[in-house]
Amino acid sequence: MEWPTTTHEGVAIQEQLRGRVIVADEDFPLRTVAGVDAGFEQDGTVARAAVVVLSFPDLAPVAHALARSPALFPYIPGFLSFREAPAILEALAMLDIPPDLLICDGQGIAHPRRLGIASHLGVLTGIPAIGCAKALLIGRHDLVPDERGGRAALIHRGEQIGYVLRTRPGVKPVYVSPGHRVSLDRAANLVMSCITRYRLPETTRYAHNLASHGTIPQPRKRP
DNA sequence: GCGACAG
DNA sequence: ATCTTGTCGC
Repeated sequence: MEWPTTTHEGVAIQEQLRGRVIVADEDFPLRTVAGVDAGFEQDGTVARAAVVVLSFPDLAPVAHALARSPALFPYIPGFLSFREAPAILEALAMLDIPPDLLICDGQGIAHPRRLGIASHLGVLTGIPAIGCAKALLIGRHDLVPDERGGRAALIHRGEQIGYVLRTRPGVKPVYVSPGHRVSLDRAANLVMSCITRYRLPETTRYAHNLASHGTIPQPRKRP
């Protein structure tokens, strides 16, 4: 697989792959959900990608993989996948069995050319994917109800591209959008299914911890 | 031309 | 993303 060197080449690849993105509620087995994330070392020249597979809907870790590889593309809003996807694909390839669903730390179709990292990874792997970002890239939305599950449609150029979702009362919302093979509503509902007692889904939390601390935290002891 | 701008 | 201590609030 070839990766771009310039944003110009990047745009061409994104416009080419966007035609393969499927935004619809497809039928697929859902026994495992994977969180994917990336971290960096050496002044951002080396990427560390982590994938943690959880059973669904139990959300118990069942497998994981960690990959390190040189980061060849700089971080430029709108081109995140060219910086992180190479390492993430390596980590995914290390798994014995591919997960049924990917929840990525970034946007899905809520992207200028409708190909955020979740959609990009979804198309390249064929695995259903969802984008769950901590911040807005594009789009506008109304106020989000301050209650668990509260949501507001994310709109861009007159079309809905995702949901701004309040996973817990009193916290900043997350930006959820379909990556591949899932609908707008199912994307938001699935993210909520991965929420326990924190702002971010367990998938993202596990992957982030593995990528940055190299560890998989233990589930909280239930009172 | 002036802002906005995932991680 | 990453560099870093204490601090505010439930």
